[in-house]
Amino acid sequence: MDDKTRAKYELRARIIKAMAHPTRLFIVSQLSQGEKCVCELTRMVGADISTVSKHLAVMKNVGIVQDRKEGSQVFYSLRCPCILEFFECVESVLRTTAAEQLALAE
Amino acid sequence: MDDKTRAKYELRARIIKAMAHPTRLFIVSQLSQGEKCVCELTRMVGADISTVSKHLAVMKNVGIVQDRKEGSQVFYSLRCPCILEFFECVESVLRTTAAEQLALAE
DNA sequence: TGGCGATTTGGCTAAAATGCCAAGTGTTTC
DNA sequence: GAAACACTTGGCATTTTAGCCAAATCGCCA
Repeated sequence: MDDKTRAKYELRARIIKAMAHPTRLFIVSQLSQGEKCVCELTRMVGADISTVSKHLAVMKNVGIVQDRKEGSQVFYSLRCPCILEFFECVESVLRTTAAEQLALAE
Repeated sequence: MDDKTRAKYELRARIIKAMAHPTRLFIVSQLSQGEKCVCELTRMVGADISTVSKHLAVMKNVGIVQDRKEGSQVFYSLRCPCILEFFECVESVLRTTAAEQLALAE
C-alpha cells in the first residue's frame, strides 16, 4: 500500500471512527429526526454534558454534523443524511449473523 | 437512554468500530473485488502477517467477513456487500467538506 | 517423519480513546 | 453586575487498540 493509498484510507477511517461509538450513534439517530441542542441531547444520553459536548466535537471535526448557535444554545444537525444508510447496512449484518446462528441451532 | 437502547447501539457500534481502521477499510475494498487469502492481503497491505490476521479476526468476529479454508490457506470474503455503501456515504461527507472549504477560500 | 509455508494466538509496549470533574467563555435575566 | 444557564476545554486516570516478535497449529510434500 503506497503513501497515497494509505492517506486515502486514513481519511475514510477518520470519518467512520467518528461514528464508532454507541453514544455517538445514538446521537446521530436522534439528529436524523431534526436538529437538537446540546442540553437536550445530554438529557437523552444521560451522561455528563462535557462528555456529550466532546462526542459532538469529534463528529463535527470530521464533518458528520454541523452546529448553529442561537443565543446561549448550540444546535447540532446532520450534515450528510446518507449517514442513515450506514444503519441499514449494519442492521443487515446483524440480521445475517442472527439468521446464521438460528440455522446452527436447528 | 435505557439499558435496551444502550445495548442496541453498542451492538451497532461494534460493527462500525470493526471497520474504523485504515488497513481494515483497505482490506474491505480489496475483498469487494473477490475473496483473497491472508498472504495475498498481507502482501498488499505491507504489514506483518500476524497484524493482518488480527485485523481479519476483528472483522470476522462481528460478521463483516467470512473465511473459507482451502488446504493451508484461508480465503476471506465480504459477508454483506452493502458495506460498500459506507464508502459512498463517506466520500459524500468528504466531498461536502471539501466543497465548503473551497467556498471559504473564495 | 522432518521441514516448510500459511495462519493464528500469546505477550508486551506504545498510542489513542473515554468520561468525569473542574475551570473558563459567552448569554440571558433579575 | 451578579447569578444562572449553556457549552467548551483542560487535565487526568482508566480502558481499549495497534502492531511487532515469538511460539504454537495445521496442511503438504519430499
